[in-house]
Amino acid sequence: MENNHDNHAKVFKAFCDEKRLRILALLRGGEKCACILLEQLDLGQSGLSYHMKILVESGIVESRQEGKWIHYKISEKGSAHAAALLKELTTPSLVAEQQYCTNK
Amino acid sequence: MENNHDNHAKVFKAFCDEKRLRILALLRGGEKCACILLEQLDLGQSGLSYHMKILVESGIVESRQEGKWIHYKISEKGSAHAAALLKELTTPSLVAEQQYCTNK
DNA sequence: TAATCAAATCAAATATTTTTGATGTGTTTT
DNA sequence: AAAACACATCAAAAATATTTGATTTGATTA
Repeated sequence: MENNHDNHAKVFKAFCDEKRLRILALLRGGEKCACILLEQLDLGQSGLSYHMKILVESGIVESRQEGKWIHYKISEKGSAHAAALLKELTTPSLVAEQQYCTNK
Repeated sequence: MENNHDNHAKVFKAFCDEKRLRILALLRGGEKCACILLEQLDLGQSGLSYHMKILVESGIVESRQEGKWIHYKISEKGSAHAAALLKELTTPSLVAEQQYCTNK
């Protein structure tokens, strides 16, 4: 319950890269097939796959296979989770005991 | 108004690194002097300085100089801004025109 | 003003992430 | 079943980020 730090970092990695922000911006317009993302972005097939994996693992994006193609969209649930987590990480905790600076 | 992607990424970098999440966890307990952070964390002086700079530039942390020491705390304003930004980045936009997959 | 201390900056080493092209996997089409 | 297609995975290269120790800067103290 203390060292979720790596899991938490994983969630926000979705928003830490310019290419992924660009992908999210496209997905804000609605579900998109990988073929659309490929033609809109300056990315090759394996590069897109790399970033989509990070986005899906963060929980912010979900994917759905339809025939040969994979369709991606922003996950409401994952987004809500990230928002709640961000709030938690920036809200005063009453639990942790205060440490005072002992230097004059 | 379109390429804030790098600025946006900067905000979330605060939450993408294990050491920085650890620092934020300490700051949730209230404002802390750098000396306290140094003794609680597995970080040297310049390492702490490096991470604090990233945190301050993200807007999530604010600093205040008191005598020789710098005191850090979580910024309510910066946190609220990050929360609003996260919501924006994950909310459907009506502006962007939808692109449909033309493959059968 | 000189000495001291905290923090920033710098440069080099290390580690991690991202990119790229090749190959493998699974599904669909012929 | 073979060919074609979309995507995942891999490995090497390139780019970025982080760590570390030395030096500089700026403020305080003697």
